[in-house]
Amino acid sequence: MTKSTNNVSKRERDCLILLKEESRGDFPMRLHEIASTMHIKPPSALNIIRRLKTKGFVEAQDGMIKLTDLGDRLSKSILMVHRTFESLFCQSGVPESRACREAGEIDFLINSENAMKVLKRIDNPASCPHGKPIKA
Amino acid sequence: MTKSTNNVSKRERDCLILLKEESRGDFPMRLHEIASTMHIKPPSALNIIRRLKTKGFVEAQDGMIKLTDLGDRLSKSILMVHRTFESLFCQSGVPESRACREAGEIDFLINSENAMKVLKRIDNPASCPHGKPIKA
DNA sequence: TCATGCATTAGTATAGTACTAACGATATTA
DNA sequence: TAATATCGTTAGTACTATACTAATGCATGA
Repeated sequence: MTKSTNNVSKRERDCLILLKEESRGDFPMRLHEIASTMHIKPPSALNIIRRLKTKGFVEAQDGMIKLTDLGDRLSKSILMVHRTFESLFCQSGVPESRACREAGEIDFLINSENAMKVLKRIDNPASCPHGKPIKA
Repeated sequence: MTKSTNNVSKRERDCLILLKEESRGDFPMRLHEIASTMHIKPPSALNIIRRLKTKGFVEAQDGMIKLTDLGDRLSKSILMVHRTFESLFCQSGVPESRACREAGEIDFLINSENAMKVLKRIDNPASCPHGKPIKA
């Protein structure tokens, strides 16, 4: 499939971002929750989790699935790229929801240093169209 | 692998672009040429060609491999997106060769209408950093 | 005619994605 | 307490994309 420097596939990316955005400190996500949010069955989700564990981005204890420090850093980086390109698309006149979808297709493929340069080029917005901060 | 609206994978994209850029009217490419340019063995290249044929982007006669009209249109569209993002990266300060590589990772994933909007946003350059026209 | 080169087929392998069926453990609840 | 439900997990299947080697078949030029 398609990989980046960070070596994550599209669905691994989806899962990482889900864990980053949906986990609330004391309430790490559980497998069934991940599966249903990703619209796949638990064994499929487990397969993705397994790969993310192997790569060191995720750890699981007692059914609680959470990001490692490495996974947290990668998620932040992907989100920064995502919000940068989402902002670019929105500034260009692409409707917000399409901009988000489009950004999600490429955010895990683009080098974060290059994205930072693009961010500057598009006038350094502080937050994405949803209002989330671009630079963590 | 990763697919777009146009349903081509990364290597299918590479092959399409190669055919678009290297074919010279009377000299369509041959399998061995495609394979060696893509740094793969002929059977691997043939496999990609087979998929592109199935999808209607490529046709072969007497060992001559060329784009169909549909394939030509798709290649043009991908190149437009490529050059748009390449220009964006260059304008942002990313070195040309990196800009090209980065653009190549995403050009087949991005909707061309959205890319046209981005092109306008980045001041409508007529040509990419290599001097090739962006709008065919 | 024979060797070379090229296209093609067959078979293997790996990664990613997703499914069903089945099993084991735990927890709820009737 | 016993039955049921829920959840995680394993095993097995399948399909796409990617790339390989080995072998076969065809055509052309020496």
